[in-house]
Amino acid sequence: MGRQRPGTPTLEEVAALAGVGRGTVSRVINNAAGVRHSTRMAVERAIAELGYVPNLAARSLAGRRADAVALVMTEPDWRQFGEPFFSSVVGAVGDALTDTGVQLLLTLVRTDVERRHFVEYARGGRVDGVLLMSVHAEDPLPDMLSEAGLPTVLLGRRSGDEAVTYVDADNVGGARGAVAHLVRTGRTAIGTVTGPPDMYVARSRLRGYREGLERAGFEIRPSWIVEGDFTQESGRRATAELIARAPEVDAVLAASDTMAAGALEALRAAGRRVPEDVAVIGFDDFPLAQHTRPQLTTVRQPLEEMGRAMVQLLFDVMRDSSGAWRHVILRTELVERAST
Amino acid sequence: MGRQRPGTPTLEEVAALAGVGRGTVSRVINNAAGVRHSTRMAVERAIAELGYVPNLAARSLAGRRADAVALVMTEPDWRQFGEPFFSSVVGAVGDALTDTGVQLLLTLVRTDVERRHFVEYARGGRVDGVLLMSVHAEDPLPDMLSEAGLPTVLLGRRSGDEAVTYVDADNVGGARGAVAHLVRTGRTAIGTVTGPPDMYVARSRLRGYREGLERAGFEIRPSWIVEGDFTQESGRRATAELIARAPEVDAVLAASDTMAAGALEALRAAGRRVPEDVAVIGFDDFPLAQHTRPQLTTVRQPLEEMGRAMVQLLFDVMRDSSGAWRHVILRTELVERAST
DNA sequence: ATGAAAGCGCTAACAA
DNA sequence: TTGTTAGCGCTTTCAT
Repeated sequence: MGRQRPGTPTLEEVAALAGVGRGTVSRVINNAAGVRHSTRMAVERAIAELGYVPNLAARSLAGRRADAVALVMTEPDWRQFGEPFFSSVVGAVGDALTDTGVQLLLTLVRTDVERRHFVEYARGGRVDGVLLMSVHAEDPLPDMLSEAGLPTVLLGRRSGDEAVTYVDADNVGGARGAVAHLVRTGRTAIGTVTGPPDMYVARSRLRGYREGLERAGFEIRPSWIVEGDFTQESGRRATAELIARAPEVDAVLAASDTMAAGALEALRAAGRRVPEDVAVIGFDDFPLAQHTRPQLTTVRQPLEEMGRAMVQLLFDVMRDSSGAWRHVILRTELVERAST
Repeated sequence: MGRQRPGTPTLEEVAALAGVGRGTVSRVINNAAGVRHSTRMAVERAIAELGYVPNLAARSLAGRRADAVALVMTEPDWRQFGEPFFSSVVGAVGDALTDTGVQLLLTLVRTDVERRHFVEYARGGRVDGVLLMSVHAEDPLPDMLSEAGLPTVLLGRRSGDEAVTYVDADNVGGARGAVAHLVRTGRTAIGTVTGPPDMYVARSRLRGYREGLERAGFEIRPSWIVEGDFTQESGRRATAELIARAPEVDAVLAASDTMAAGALEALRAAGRRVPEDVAVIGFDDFPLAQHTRPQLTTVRQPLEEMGRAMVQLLFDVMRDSSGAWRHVILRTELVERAST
């Protein structure tokens, strides 16, 4: 495999050329205080002349830090790379890191082999911490990293009592707010099509739906709740069943914007008009939908802030190392469009 | 910043526990030959007992290798690239790397600051080589890396005499084949809407268009060539101008699938039917379009193979180090659909 | 087949 | 303010 080209100047050669000790050169390249200006200039001249670049392996070994963090994408996620959900988070993480001198590394973890490789890489000290995007409940990676003592931050929790540090959106509040908005605009028969019950995010949104109804003094009718799995097709099917069961429904809260798109299909196929007959609200997990379905009212997640928060938390965890878990729940925002 | 947690067992401790020398442990973890089976077992037991994981910084420092390669995305790409383009290449690169023990690191390079950071990272020896996705002609990154002596492979060349190693698709041949196909299916007045002339890929496709006509014994009419810039809007505008100038045109070769989509709009707006009146062919740089525009005939680039080829070339360059530039041009394939 | 020893290039603690 | 020194944990000869 490729070795680092030889003949690369070392700190020692810089020191020799500048006529100073190695420690001084180290101070200069690390912007440490306590170096006379003239000395610093001399060292910098030598660095420029030699084209010196610090050997990061040596720095890591001596300094016990990598100055890099990994953002891991697991299989289901990374296909979405082109989507704004992804790029918003990645971009925000990149922005938050740009001034810190910490390199952001995105890595793909699709198989068990890759999972093992990555854990070795991380445990081997090549990164100081790990950010995980939308991990699935069964994914052992968070626990592997956690057990290895690596600072780790999840985007989205996997369960209610997640034993790691995470950033999440207030899905309960978002759903509650959506229901409140529907009530406020005169809807009285609000149904919902949900995500898979084994996913916390889906349960949270369903809970928000219930709480929203309760707060409005409405009764919760089991027949107005139909289960889906976050896909468009399931949204279509569930909504079709919902209006077959309960034709009186005049609003549908979908557990994702993808399902909301399916709901629109089902409603139109059934001859209902949106929003005149039935209002529809989704969640913009994947804001790409805003391009293809700009008319969809959604509960918006503040992805940029979530990215920033992840970096902040990661740094806190790295610094603290007491092992305490931190959680940040960010507020969502209702973006109203033509579907309500 | 976060330091590597202390108390991590070292190779030395493994050696002590196993009752062997450090060299032997090193041989075992590197699968080197020349270790008695019983010894190997003893060492492996000690490794398991201690939960030993090699320190990669130390390994890099001593071994002068990183066992990692970077795949760089520059700003204009990573936001706009539809997912299959991206994920095909990334997936193929990941697949090609998975058995090699080389870690794939995706990095974002959006600004000059990030460019500099990344070059320091790479020059610092944290990666053995760099893969660049669709770099723009003005991007100084390839030359920076090249000058630094880092093995580098580009996806898509920036000019005809690209002085780096790259993998590209046969755009000339693809366009030529598309014209041949149109001729074969009875089209006699074939126009084209092109990409920006300062992009090599656009010029290549235009050249293929000309060559295709020449081979078919057709005349090249300048008025049948209208310039665009790869966007859908430019495809619409250029096509509108094309059929205004030359109503007799019965086929349009678009320089990208995005432009082809614009061409479809323009043709329909002008009351032409596709493909009865006018045939349309694009290039699927962004196969996402296959989802939104499944009816579009395209010149398909073999993205998976291109990803694999990039890895192969990178390894060749790393191994060789004579500095010779290698080029691989992959064949394209015409995928016929309802637009021709 | 295996152990011992010499670095790899840097940081950080300690002297001066 | 600056030089010196002792490692950081591993790979890789070189002996044995």
